[in-house]
Amino acid sequence: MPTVSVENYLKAILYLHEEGKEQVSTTELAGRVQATPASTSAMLRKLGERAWVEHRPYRGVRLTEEGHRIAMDILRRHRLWECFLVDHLGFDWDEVHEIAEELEHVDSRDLTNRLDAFLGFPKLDPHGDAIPGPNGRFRSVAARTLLSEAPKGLELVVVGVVDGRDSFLRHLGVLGISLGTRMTLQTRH
Amino acid sequence: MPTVSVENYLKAILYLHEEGKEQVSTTELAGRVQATPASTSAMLRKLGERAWVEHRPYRGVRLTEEGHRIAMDILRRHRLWECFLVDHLGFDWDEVHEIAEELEHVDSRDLTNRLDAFLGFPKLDPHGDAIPGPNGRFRSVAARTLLSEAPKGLELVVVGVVDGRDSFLRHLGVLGISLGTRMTLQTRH
DNA sequence: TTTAATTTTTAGACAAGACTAAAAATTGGA
DNA sequence: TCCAATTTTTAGTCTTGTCTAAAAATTAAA
Repeated sequence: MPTVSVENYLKAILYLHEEGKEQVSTTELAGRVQATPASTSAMLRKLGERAWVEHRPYRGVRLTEEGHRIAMDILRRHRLWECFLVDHLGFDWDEVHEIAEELEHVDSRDLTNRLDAFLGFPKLDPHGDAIPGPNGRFRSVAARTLLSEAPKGLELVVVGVVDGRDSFLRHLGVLGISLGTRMTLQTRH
Repeated sequence: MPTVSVENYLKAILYLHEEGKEQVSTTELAGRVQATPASTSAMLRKLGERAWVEHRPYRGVRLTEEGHRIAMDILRRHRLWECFLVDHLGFDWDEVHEIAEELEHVDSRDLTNRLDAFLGFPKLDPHGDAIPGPNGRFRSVAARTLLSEAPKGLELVVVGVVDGRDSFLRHLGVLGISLGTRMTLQTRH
């Protein structure tokens, strides 16, 4: 059973991965969990011993498969609770983060799944971020959207372009994007 | 802000008070919180320093007004969550205690009050125990019930008797019970 | 009322998780 | 390449809450 503190570190590493960082530096992680690099370094050693992260000293850290599974479950709980707080308790979407930070640590598989069902198996939380399913992976949404309006976190499949000019298609070609390409939106600039 | 551990001690002392113990012994409290008497003794010193309990070494402990207020709030959160789990997530009433033990420590006045409203300001939890209101006192129920069927914890007022024989009335007299007597049901034998 | 049993507290250790200060490793610029 | 700046880790300490073992206080019994 991971402690609350351990869960917070795993979650923070997941967030950084999702922002595109393959390897997470000690200092950056420390910033996210509001701890000193020294404390973070000690924690990373422990997380490595439990095989939740792969930590090469001075090189950076990344989640193992098991660590990723745990972190996705925390994210799932966090976002489900946010849905509950907004949809049923009438909170505004910008008020719920802190409370969900606490609720997410209540550890009961049964509770999480029942809450999911109660909410109608939502795909997105009130901020528009994707909610992981019980298998630890994001659920696909079968809707068709512009990339500029797509939710972060979900796997997307390119099914067409709006701007069909040659110069734009060549640009996409350079980026390695064509029909059928799968991608996930990490951040919006 | 009390820690989770502190909250558990305060709640345990409250339960023991409600079972009729004015003064709670270290050993009995230790049994409730699943700790050794030594650990409990150390905790009581701390709770005393923060003025949440009145502890006379070797004599026993009782909640101060402030400690009682905090403990009632934990009880309120616990029982409201139990209502939610049973009424909305479909748990059975005998499955919810452990999960509520975790949820009760999520500390947000706003959350608690909104949950209360969402549930329709319930007076009793799924076990039939009274739920404290936002003021830290039990809500009165205006219903008329037999003492043998009354919920535990609520303040009751004697408004009549079923068995009107002299011998029974004399028996009540000996117990100091008459019309208008206020009482609270602690335990049922 | 004096001793024996019980209860409670103290003493000393430990684990988790945080901190500061200092040492070690890495990186970048000249 | 070599030195300076940056990053990371190590060393040592602190707090919270727990434990066991032992000492002290209380209660009960003879």
